Amino acid sequence: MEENLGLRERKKLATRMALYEAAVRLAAERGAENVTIDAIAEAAGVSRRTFTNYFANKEEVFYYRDAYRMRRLCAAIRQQPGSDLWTVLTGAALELLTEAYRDADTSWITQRRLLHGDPNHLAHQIAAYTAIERELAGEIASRVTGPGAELRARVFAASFMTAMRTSVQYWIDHPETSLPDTFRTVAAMVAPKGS
Amino acid sequence: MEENLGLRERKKLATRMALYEAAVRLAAERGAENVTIDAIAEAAGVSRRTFTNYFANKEEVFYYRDAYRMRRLCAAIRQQPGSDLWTVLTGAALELLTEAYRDADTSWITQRRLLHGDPNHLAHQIAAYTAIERELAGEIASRVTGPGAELRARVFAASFMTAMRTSVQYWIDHPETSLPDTFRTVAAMVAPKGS
DNA sequence: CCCAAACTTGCACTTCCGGCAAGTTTGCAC
DNA sequence: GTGCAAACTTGCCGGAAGTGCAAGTTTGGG
Repeated sequence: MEENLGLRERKKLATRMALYEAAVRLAAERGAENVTIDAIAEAAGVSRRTFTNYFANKEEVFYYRDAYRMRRLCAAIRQQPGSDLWTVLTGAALELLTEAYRDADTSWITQRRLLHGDPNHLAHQIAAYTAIERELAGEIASRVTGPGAELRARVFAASFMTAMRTSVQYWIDHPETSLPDTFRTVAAMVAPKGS
Repeated sequence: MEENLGLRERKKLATRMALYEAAVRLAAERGAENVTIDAIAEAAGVSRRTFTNYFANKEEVFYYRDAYRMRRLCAAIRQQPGSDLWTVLTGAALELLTEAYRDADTSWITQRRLLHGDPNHLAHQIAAYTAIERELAGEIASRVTGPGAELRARVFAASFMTAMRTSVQYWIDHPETSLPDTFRTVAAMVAPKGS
């Protein structure tokens, strides 16, 4: 992922990744509800206490990759000089979703379906999205001007996240249309007025 | 709230309400994080075990009233014969928000501000909203026809919930504009195309 | 080579949450 | 009203989550 890091940082990355992969693998084997932190830690070769040093709770580990992608999306937006904000956003999102769509073979869909039923996981998934939404809203706010700028920035961020969330969700239930196409359709529908 | 119920049902309602009120009161006194299930149960005069019979977790109790209002909103929609769906939805929401706005004096805002910081509560709040969104999407789906009906129904429900969530959130941070007015503004911005 | 800072780990403690079984209350039919 | 079945409450138990603390271990830099 990143380069130019000291041994210490690389080890941390590796531990995080090991925990993530162990968690996903175990969830695939026995179902997400039957995976304890102890089991994940053991499978990753660290202590339970170390797990909680890396992730605040069991759910968080499952969204490690998503959160990482989202952070990259935020970074991408930050650098895009772009004129029309909605276009910049949806463009960056399309890249991201296309990537996710491409390596969906590995575990992403499986994982999603696994976590699908559990309402507890649902809560944390959405919480993860919402955390990003806030970050995004801040980012957007610095680009929006005029009356009611902050409100409009928030609506913008919320609409955008709604598009992402809804299209992924729908695509998981109806994989006959490709994820990028689904997103394009949804994004066109929810594009907020007054941008 | 409801009428025409047997003693058993009325007692259950009363217990739920007592737990809810105890929870809110305690949270106001010592902060939401310092309230244990035991304390709530004791304050409501039941056993801890009874608490968990009524609410799946500590967070749920705080959203009891919100969930109740949302269920009423769904019911209202179900009965409205209404022509334009977005109008029906926003109309019902306005009624609801106006009511909430009116008796915001009691505890609602206080409560919201209390729970505001805690990310754990955030997750559950959004989970509550999302549960309603699904119910709503089902309700809406039965009214939407034509190509891509289900996707459009979902986008509709999601946009609507986004409007509710965003306006409440914004209003809590910026109470200078009234909640109903804020909602009207946001609803106009996020109204989805292709309805 | 050595030291300080960073990281890991075990331990203790609180809290959450669900199963189970015994006790209590409610609804209902007679 | 009496009695019974179903529903509800409660205490007890155990597994698991999550967090502070104080050792031990590893890393980076002088």
